[in-house]
Amino acid sequence: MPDGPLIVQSDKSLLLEVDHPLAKDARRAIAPFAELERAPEHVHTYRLTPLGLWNARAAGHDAEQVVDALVRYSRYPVPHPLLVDVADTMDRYGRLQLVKHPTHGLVLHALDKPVLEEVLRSKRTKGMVGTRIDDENVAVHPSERGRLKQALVKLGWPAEDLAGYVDGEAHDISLEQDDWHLRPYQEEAVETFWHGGSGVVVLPCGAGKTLVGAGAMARSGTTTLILVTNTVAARQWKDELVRRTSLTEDEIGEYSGTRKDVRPVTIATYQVLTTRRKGTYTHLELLDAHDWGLIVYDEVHLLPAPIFRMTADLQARRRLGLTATLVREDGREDEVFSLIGPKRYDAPWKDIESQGYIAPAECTEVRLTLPDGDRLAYATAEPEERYRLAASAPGKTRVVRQILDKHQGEQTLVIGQYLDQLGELSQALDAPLVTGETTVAERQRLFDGFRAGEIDVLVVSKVANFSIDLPEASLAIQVSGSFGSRQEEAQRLGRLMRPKADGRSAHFYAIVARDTVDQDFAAHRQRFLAEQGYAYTIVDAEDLAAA
DNA sequence: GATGGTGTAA
DNA sequence: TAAGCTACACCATC
Repeated sequence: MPDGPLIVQSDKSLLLEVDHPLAKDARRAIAPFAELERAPEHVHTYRLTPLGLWNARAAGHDAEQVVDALVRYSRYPVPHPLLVDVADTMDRYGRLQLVKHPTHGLVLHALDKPVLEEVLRSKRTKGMVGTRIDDENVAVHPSERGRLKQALVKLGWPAEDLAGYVDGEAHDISLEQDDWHLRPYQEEAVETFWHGGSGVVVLPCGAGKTLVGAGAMARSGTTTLILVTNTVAARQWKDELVRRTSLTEDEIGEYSGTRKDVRPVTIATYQVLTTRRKGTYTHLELLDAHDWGLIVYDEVHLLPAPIFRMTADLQARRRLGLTATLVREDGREDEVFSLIGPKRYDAPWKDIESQGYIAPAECTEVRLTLPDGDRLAYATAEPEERYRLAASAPGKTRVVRQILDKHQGEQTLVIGQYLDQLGELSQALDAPLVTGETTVAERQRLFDGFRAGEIDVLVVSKVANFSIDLPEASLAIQVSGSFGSRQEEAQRLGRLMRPKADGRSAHFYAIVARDTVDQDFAAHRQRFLAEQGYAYTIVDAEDLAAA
């Protein structure tokens, strides 16, 4: 395509011209395998990585489709070596397989003998394999199944795990779909996961990931261990399961700091599993308390490191990871890939939006030029003071007021990172403030007031990241955010996306101080959403006042 | 056995 | 990069 939107470069970066009429189509075509790296105004940079290509491969895309997408939207002839490289990389996935052998148990099976020779000679696989059966097969000790997969990913030869799973203890679970039904994409996610065996389902906030979990549990019909990040999430899982499935309260246990109930379906926090005394994990017995047939990892992008280690030993059990943003700021995506499994299902946010399940959202970055005094203070500040200084620039208060004026009557969350800043905003706007110090009862009272429409504006700190019990809102103004967390930004936007009765859009504003690190971090935070097709309109604070 | 406060880890 | 929040263990109190 001579005037296509995409420029494919031999260093494996893809440049997408955002304003091109075919940019949306191109984005959709490359999304399954390319990762967005930078997303400034006009040209977005994507990158081809082995992991991205392998995920695509595991999801059933073949090299031909990838090559076709690149060639179709590329403005210039695609460098031939790159196409060859894409095909080669994708072809590396699955040349080794983990399979069940009738006599030798778990076996690493090669579709390509030299590859087997190569990986067996590597130091990384030492001690993980046993008897050499023949030139295509080598026995693997079951306890090394996870670590071997990790090693093989690192060696660039990811194995396809076809060895199956223990059945687990049967336990009847069915969805009670009398006055509701799984949405088509949820059904599809459950089926794709089930046939894939283990892996990750990626769905936007508010798209009903819990029901995908419930669907998988019903499909499995076994005892299930659900791991969650916090107690609020644990309670929500329990409520949802009681409401939507045949499970009763008695069949669902909570295993946390305060309660240690193990039931056929047990919901545990990651933390309780990772707590140690004198260097040894104290609650590992939970993993053997039942013959779990399914393990669900909620918010799998937040999986703490020790859970990876434990999960390496759980490879014989089916594993379902759920997340809205399969990006980790610590770069451990490859461990999610090898230990939980590849990405099995991924519905782009915009697709779910176009089906009406989440509200459309308009994102705006408002750039505020600091007054000379503040600029000087910023310029002379110590490096570690700079972000805080820029992020909590006093001028932001005025901008917040202007945005509120523009959107009168919207239920609004003002979200920020620094308690001092939030305190001042709360005073200036005469709006209640909710932080970690706010008692649970007081939070409840304020959220109820907000939900009832008695309170229009709530100023909230990072509590909003954790207690997901937040009420509906249609406007959010972010005055500061933590450094470059993409996942936080996505979550904050996700808060607003419950569909509105009248089909209105949600509005998300990020106020940043121009020419400071605040602006740089904001750009990084926006990346994931840009990848999902959310374009930030950049507005000058002065123009906002005029508009 | 429940509740509340303190210190620590991630 | 730092600040903020949560969950846990432990202990004290009722």
